[in-house]
Amino acid sequence: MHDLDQMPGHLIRRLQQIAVAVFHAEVEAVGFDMTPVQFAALVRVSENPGIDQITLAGLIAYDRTTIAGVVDRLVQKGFLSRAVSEKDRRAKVLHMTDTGNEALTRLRPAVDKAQDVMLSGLDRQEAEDFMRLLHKATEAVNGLSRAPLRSASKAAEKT
Amino acid sequence: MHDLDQMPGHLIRRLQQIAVAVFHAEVEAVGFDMTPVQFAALVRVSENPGIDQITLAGLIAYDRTTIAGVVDRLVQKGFLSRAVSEKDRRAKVLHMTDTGNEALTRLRPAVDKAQDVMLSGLDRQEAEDFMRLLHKATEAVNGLSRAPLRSASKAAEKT
DNA sequence: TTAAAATTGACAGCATGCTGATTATCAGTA
DNA sequence: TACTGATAATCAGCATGCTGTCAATTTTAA
Repeated sequence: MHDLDQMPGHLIRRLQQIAVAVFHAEVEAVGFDMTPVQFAALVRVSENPGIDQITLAGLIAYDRTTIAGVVDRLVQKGFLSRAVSEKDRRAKVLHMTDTGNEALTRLRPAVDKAQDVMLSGLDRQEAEDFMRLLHKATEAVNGLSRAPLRSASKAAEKT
Repeated sequence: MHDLDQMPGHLIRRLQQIAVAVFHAEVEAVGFDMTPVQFAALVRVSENPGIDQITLAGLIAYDRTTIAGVVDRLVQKGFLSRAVSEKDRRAKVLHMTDTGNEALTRLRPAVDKAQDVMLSGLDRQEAEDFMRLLHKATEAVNGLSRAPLRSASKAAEKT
């Protein structure tokens, strides 16, 4: 199996590359400048107000050294607020701002559309199969990266 | 569809992240320090001796501003040689070195193994289906990124 | 209670990928 | 031939992601 085009890793990289481009295009069309990673972080914070950075990273499988920069940019855009936790002075807790909630509302349709575009080459049944296999493949090897996906378990809700 | 875990873009990013980690692990196990992108470039140069950087970029869907750095590192490792083309003084043509060919031979088994690990959560039939859908989905949206895949057409064979 | 271990966050440094600009060269045409 | 446009490569700058290290703080254990 020495044909590059038949290697899963090569095809996955390519699809990810296209997915990011599609995301940017759709999001820009509604007047925002946001990356897929920033969007995912925003969604998770809105679902878990008061979450700390490490727990957030686990929820989306980001490396802990990556999450800081992502949050930085969201704070700078005025979408998130960041404050030292009262319960653990090492931790910083995150909350949505009004601007952030507004942005999320306006972004969702664009992001949904981007998902459709990514899979536009597949019919309904194929897309469903593909998603199922993606899920299954990903779960089986979740622990193999430095930043595994972690369940929310103790996702916060306080300042 | 507002569940992040059901969004193709999110799952694709995750699988790509894992795929890279698996690749690194397998390649390191045989004593090399090489990225998936560097490996793909090496394979394509070995298949197309004397290729220029732009054509190489098209064969693997890299952005033209990314390929330079990738080639730089392969040249520095002694795996590739780079020289100004005699036919077009703008272009730089690439050739494998003996070291590069040796490395490729030793890397292939590790890379093959990495592909298996990536899809270890799927059985034979599922893996086959997944690859078919990956191919189909990718081809349909190939043109949507700045760096689309381009066929070899005029891949070179001279200095 | 004090020492060791774990945790949170940050930093430097490297490697993709992208946007946008610039330089050098080549090709086609007026 | 001289001008125009296209092309190959590079560069600056930004945003993921990673490795590895460090400081501050909390938790656990001796």
